[in-house]
Amino acid sequence: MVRGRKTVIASDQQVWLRPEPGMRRPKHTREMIAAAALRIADSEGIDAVSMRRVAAELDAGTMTLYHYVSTKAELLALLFDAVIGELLVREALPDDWRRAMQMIALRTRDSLMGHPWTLDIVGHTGGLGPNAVRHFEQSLQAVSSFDGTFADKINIIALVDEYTFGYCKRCSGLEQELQDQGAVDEEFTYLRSLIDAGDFPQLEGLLQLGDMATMWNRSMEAMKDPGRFERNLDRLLGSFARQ
Amino acid sequence: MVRGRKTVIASDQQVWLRPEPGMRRPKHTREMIAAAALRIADSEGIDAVSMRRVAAELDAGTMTLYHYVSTKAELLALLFDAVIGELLVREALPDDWRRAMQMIALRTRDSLMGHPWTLDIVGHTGGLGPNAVRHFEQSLQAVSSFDGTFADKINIIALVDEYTFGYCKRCSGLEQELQDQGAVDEEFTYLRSLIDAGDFPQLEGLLQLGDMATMWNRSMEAMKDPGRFERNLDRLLGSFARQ
DNA sequence: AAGACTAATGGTACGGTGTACGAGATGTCA
DNA sequence: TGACATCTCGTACACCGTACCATTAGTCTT
Repeated sequence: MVRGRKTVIASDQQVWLRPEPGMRRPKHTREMIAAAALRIADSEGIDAVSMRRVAAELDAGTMTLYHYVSTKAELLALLFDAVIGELLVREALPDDWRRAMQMIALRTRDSLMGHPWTLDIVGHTGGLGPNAVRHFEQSLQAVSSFDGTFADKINIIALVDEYTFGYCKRCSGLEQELQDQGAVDEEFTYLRSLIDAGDFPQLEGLLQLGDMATMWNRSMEAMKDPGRFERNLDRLLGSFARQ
Repeated sequence: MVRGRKTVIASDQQVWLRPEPGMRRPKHTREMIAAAALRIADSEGIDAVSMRRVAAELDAGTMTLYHYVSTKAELLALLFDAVIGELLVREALPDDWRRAMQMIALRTRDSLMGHPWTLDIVGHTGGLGPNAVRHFEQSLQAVSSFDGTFADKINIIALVDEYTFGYCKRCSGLEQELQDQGAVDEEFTYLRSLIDAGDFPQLEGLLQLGDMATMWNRSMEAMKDPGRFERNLDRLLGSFARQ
């Protein structure tokens, strides 16, 4: 492991800060490793991110990675924090807490949807990375103009994160599924068989208005409506302003 | 694979419906396999659910599973649908759509939190299982009394699912992290070092009011507040009633 | 310039994974 | 009793994370 450092997620902190007697300069850095993993995850999917594959990407031996990272989970933590770094708002936040939270949430959504595999590794990374702390700091700043207790502010921050995360997860799952038209067709015949067997009065009612494909498309259209996230978020935040 | 069935998630459908000439009665069923996997996931975690482990649980050879399930993803789909089966509301739904959706969401939260590993396999299961369709049917019934367009109803259903999912994911992640007090302590010193380095005015401001542990505990308390989910959900649904 | 020291590198190996293949056992029918 | 398709599952392969440890190669001292 990296000398003198705890196993803390600090992709942004330089290794080899102060050379000590007889110390050799490392060929790589944690940032380079995270960047390599990011490249692989984006182009080949998160399952392709293996220690061997990342090492190969860096022209290094597999075991070399273990001098920068104590375990694969730690590498994933670096990777995760790299994405979180992307969702930090660069511009100054508006004073109005609602607009500030909207800005953070939209940026979060865009970043997560840009790297949907992120939603699969969250929770397996253990602890907060520096960028996660920055995100929290930004959120605190955003709600600072909200007139409420500390607990209220924390609640708003958590709520926005939760909804954003849940939205992105469903959205990416949906996109992935709709890729394969064959699977969708199979789903149709399966739904048909379920409905025909009874016990689905609501779905059967929908089918009165059109065939399966129409019903499916209208539902999908409603779910994929690009303005949905922003509108719901606004409703959500509005419910705090009103009280 | 199971005779005559497409690779569809039908854990509830009996294999061996109508014996055909020369057909041998299988020793297991998809339900038994799903139940075995559920037992393992609950007691040993989702990572312990391997084809070998599940087969061993059933006193069967590993490869035997592949006559009931074409791939591990399909087994996970059965497992997932088994959990979704638990979150179906058994009682009659109230006529009031808000109370009906609350009931569904609360039950969903309780079931998901009872099997938190579910949140790790969602999206890797491909397609809707029968219980997912039932959940959708129930949700449709719940919002049937809502006075709005079809798209509005779909939106409410999706929104509740998204928020519930996001909430549970964060909640289970938090619980898992707080298990290890050593990790929390390490987090403290890490946060301290970040804040001391500057660029965290909001966090620094919080520290004016008490030490790191107090600040941490107050935040955690606010996030883990047991009534939070229900209150936020109510706010959310309320924002639709009001318009 | 030479040597010593030590971090950095990475080869090998082990126990795990999902699953392709195909041989064998077994229950059901004619 | 025999035919036969289904069900069972042992073997094998490629991949995974990573423990162990010999080798390499920078850096500082002399």
